[in-house]
Amino acid sequence: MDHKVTIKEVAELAGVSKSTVSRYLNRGYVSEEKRELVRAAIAQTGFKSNFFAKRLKTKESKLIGIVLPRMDSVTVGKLLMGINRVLDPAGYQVLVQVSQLSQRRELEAMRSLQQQGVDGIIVDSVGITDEHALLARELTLPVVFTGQEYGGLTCIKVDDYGAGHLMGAFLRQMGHTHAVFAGVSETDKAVGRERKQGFLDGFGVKEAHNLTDEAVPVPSHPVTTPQVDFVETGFDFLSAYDKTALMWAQQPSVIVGATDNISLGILRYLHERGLHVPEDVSVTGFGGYEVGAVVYPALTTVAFDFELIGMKAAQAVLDMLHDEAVCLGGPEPMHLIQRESVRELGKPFVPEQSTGITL
Amino acid sequence: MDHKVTIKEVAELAGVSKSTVSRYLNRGYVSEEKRELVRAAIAQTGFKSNFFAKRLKTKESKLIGIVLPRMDSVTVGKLLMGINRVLDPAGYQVLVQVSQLSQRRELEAMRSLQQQGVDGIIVDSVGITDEHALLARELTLPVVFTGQEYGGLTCIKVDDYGAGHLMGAFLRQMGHTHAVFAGVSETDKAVGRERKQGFLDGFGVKEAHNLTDEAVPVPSHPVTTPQVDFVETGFDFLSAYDKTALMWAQQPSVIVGATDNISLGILRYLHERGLHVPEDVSVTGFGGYEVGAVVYPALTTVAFDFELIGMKAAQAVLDMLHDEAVCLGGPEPMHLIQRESVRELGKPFVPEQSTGITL
DNA sequence: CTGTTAGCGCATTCAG
DNA sequence: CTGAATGCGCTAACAG
Repeated sequence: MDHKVTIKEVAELAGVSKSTVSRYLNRGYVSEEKRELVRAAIAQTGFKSNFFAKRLKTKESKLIGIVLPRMDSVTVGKLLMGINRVLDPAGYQVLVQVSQLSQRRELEAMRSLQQQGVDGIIVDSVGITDEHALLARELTLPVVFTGQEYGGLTCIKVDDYGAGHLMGAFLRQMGHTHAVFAGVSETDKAVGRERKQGFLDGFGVKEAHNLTDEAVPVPSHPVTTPQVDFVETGFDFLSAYDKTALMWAQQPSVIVGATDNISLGILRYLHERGLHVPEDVSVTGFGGYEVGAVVYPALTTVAFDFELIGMKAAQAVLDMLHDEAVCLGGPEPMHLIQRESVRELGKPFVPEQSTGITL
Repeated sequence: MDHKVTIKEVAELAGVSKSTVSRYLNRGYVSEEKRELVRAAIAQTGFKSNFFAKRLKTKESKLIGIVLPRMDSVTVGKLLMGINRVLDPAGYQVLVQVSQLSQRRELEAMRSLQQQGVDGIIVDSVGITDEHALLARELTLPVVFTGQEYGGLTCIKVDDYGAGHLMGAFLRQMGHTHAVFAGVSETDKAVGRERKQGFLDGFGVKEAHNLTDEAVPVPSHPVTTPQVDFVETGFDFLSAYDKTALMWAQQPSVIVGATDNISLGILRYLHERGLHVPEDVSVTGFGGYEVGAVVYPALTTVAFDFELIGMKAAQAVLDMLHDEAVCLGGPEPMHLIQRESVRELGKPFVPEQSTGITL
């Protein structure tokens, strides 16, 4: 009955040899008439070529391994979407492994993937170490990193520094001089350091004042030269929420969350305290998550196009596979979305008429 | 120089036969001394068994195909998370295909996956048709569906009817008698029909009044017997937002969004109109997305544990693979989260003190 | 316990 | 253009 039809049976049924069928399956060299016979036999038997036998011969798996820090995140989803978008038309499948935000597991996943016979690997890393670099070379496979950067490796990621800079410059232009940057640990090079440093530079400030939970003298007079205070939080909105009191105590004119999630936690805290955004204080984020458009006030943010990043990363592996030069550059996957959470200083505040949803 | 070491070379280096090495790799039957020799040889050569050759022999791919409607969704992410959580320890890998919410592509994906040699398939379907059922049988592979249900197939999904019922009964208990149900198209059996029907039954109402954009007579006197009006929206918050005027025109005491996203769109609209939730009207959702906890008011919702669903679905394929009975049942992946967006009627309204974030 | 012997299903020389 | 022959790297009987 469903006895797994092979190329041999198709050949017999068509009255040709196995090789002819094989040729039919790949690029031609089959006469018109035989071609027709084979097609009929295949249609009749419902033959599907055996994936593993084929791979065993050709040494090509048409499989690309992907290492992801987690799955329940929209940004990761968009990334995967983009990856699929270029891999699928190219006839490649995706083998997914989750590192659970662990650098060690990233390494394990890469090894495991290689053993599964993938043709290339894309790693959305939480932090690239020397070990990563070593392994990437050891694997003798195209490996593309994203999320983080590391010298000498192929890395496709958003421009965290540029994003920070963009936001910093924008806020200065809006008349802000005193910001609190709610960032994450510096162990995260991309978000914790580059994004923050970009912001500082864009805001025109040499360095940030680190704030801890200990009592910090609140400035008794308005800040004149640009100033940025730094408060460290986690990536989740709960930890941001918990630190907002500290941020607010500095009386900044704007609070800059290093991610939209952080900003959402901050917004929630301020709302609970009866503080109004952006009248009492402005708030901005990074990421461009869709929910930023429906909360009130809608969040002003630097949006990243992770789908584009995914596409670029996938294209990069493909290029490496075909020994072509990887082309970095191309359209910038990042732009500022001005919504309602930032007030322009130095003008009387006019409450904007909410104008619907700005995605 | 990475000349792809095979089992044969390991054998030669260890001074044993290929089969001994093979046995070493699989279930034992190797003497202590030879075992040691083989291990040394493997360590020295850095041998990795060839995935495809192995699969070609054993007819087991240790691969499970997953068909997902989309990737950039947290619920889908959680599902995958759960799937991975049981598949990984069992030594299975995941091959992902995206259907882009198209039923036709779901079928294609299933076929493609089978051809890739997967051992089983999990389909997160947007709508199971007769064709799905046929194909599932044709494949002669364990196939588990989720997201939707269909008689005669193995389906693991949340109890949409039960969730609706839970919410309906809860709202009645809170004194509500006039609800607007903001649901999706009935072509979605699970969310569009079951969830809605559950709600109607829980609310104690025979059927809903369908509302269209045409002028609808607004009730001139308070509703006494329980009543539910129905407004159809899409799954995105923008379409929900656009329909909220219509909903509000009915003067319900509560608006029930069929998903949290829908509710978020509604919340935004109401806020823009200066309407207060839950003073002026209550709002609820379904899903339990994390953002529901940070918006204000925080959203009362029926939360689904999609990770658990994923785990159950994966366990089901595994069970089918081992010819064991699939156990449905187990812990209920669903519960009501009471937050701030529902007012108890018949009591004077006391604005709740916001008590932080309730995840 | 171990080596020998056969393929798994396919792509690819190589003669014809 | 086509068929016969040869492995890809590994596992699974089968006799030792």
